[in-house]
Amino acid sequence: MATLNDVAAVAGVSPTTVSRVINNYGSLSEKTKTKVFAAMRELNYAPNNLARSLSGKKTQLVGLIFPSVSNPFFGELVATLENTLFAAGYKTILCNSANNADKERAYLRMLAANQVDGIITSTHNLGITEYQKIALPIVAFDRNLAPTIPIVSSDNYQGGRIAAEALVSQGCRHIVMLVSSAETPEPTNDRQRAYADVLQQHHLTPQVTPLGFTTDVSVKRLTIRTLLQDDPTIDGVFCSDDLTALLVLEEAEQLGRKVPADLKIIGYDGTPFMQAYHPELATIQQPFNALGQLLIATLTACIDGRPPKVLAPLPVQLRPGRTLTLDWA
Amino acid sequence: MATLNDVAAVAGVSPTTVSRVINNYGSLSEKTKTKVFAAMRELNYAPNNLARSLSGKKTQLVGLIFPSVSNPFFGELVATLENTLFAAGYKTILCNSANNADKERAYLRMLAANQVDGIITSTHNLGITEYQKIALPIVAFDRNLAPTIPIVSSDNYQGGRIAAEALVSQGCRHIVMLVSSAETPEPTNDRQRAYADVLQQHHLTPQVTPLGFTTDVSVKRLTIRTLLQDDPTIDGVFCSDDLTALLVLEEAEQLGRKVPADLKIIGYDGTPFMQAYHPELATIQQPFNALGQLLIATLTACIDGRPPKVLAPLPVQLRPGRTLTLDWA
DNA sequence: TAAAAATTGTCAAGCGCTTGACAATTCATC
DNA sequence: GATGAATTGTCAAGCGCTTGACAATTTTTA
Repeated sequence: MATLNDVAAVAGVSPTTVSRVINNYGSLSEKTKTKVFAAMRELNYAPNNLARSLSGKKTQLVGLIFPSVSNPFFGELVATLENTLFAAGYKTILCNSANNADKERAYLRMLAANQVDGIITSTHNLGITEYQKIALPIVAFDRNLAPTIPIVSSDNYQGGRIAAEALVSQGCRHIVMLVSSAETPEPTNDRQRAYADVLQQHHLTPQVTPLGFTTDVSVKRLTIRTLLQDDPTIDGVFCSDDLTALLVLEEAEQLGRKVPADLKIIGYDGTPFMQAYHPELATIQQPFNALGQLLIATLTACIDGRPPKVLAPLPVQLRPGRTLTLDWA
Repeated sequence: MATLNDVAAVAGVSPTTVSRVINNYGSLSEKTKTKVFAAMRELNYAPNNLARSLSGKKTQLVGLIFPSVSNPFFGELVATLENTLFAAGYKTILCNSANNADKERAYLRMLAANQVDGIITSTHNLGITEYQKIALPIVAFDRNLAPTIPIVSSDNYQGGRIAAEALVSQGCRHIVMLVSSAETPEPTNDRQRAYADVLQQHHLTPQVTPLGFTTDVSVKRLTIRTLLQDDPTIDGVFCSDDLTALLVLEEAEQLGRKVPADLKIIGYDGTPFMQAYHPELATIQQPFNALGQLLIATLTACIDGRPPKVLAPLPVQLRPGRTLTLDWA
């Protein structure tokens, strides 16, 4: 690897001048700049970022801690984030936490050791104190990590409300909600709260079924199938994510339940992927790009020491589909 | 951030001793080790990886260049890779090249500047010479980058063959193949070659329809719909990826074609995601985990200077589903 | 208890770059 | 051709760590 000194030698200037060119400071004539750039090209030179960062420059590295990009939801979000970060001159270190506390801890240490400029995270398995120890800019997606850590999210309560009301308005009387975990302090639980509120307002009984965090889909399928089989009165299902809604749709149709006539289904997230490949699924659409932009904007604000303003949840939107059409006939 | 010197001070030992503990060399008593570890914990110390790498240590960074993790196929692959890399002590820098040559070039420069130990890539928009300039261990997934760069892939020819034969054996006589791009020098084109060979052996006429690299699904949908509408004799479709197969299935059913009675469909890839959420789709299943393991094993071999043995393509497997059942009645 | 072995300390150079201070050179201007 | 401004060079310290050489100290062993 060519070094700055090599470039200087080839360009016939001093190392300091090369550094001046790289960092664009001091006064420089066009002629020298050209010479230096030519030498860089000739040597295929790239400044050693380790050395640059060691001597004070920012690393321009950002850590992304998400459960797993194998989940299309996070895959799409991470893709958006990476694109935006790249455009802003940042590099992305990917961390799939797998909802594993030890791994998450290891990732935080590692990111600190690598001197990242900031972290965006969407997992939460560690205690608040562990996050407060991190002396790094952090932004959370849909998680309460610590009082000091800004949260970017969309309006989960509103989303839950819209979904529940849609089901009720279309005549559902026995509406079940499927979630991963019934009790968490996370913002996403607002969906569940809203669902319960709406049903109670309509004098209906909320019924929340937790499916757990298992990645084994067959287990989920079985739970869903059993639920539907055991209770033929169920006429509406609200899932806290689209993939689960997909399973409900498939299982319901296999059981001979007519969707949406007998059973109406609505999911949550509405990623571009779902929109493209499963437009039949009604869902609550999160503002995907806006969330990505806001996450990055908030993080860069923290990095640059600008106070992150209080963040309002972004609005969500009902996207109807075959599984829940909106007829006001 | 605490430094090595701070740790030394707290532990009451010399900086050199702390370094010895970190790197586990020289002779050290258990007592000092304990003291030093205690001091590290107390200060929440993490060695500065920039400094370590600058003074000769490897960075333990690996760059992953893939079109985009928003595509579930790459999302799952990248997740596997990241997990395996993490287990092996490597950190992952994620690069979504978006099939964009400029971006890919920028990524390569960036990764070099960050002194990554190696690169795994699955895009190919740059010239061979540009890859040969990179003086870094590189492993390619399913791409011909340069003669010197090892390729990990599964057996594309075999996969194409199995798919085509399955369709033929089930009575299809007018079999269309949908690909992204008809002419590429990539290994994935072997699927198409095999398809053509099989059809010719059976005195059938191959018909390859390219859909392009567009990410706009509605365009693809339209092309597919038109294709099916214009030619009712089509009774078999082989798609070079599962997502396209999904579109064919949806469009076909909307057009009233009975699947699999009137039209049989087979996709390609067979990711865990598809297996879980679309078991109805027949497909050629790539050995997902094996590919991931082999990619990493090959890369680490290159990094450690061990000669990468010639790599045989891994075997693929037919996974039947409702869209193409295997009845030999 | 002396000699050998193990442990720890001191010192210094170096990884590649940035940055400030200051000197030397070139340039434009009147 | 002198004056001040712009440009470039020289020099050195430092970022945090590693590593080798060697000295000083402690522990172990015979």
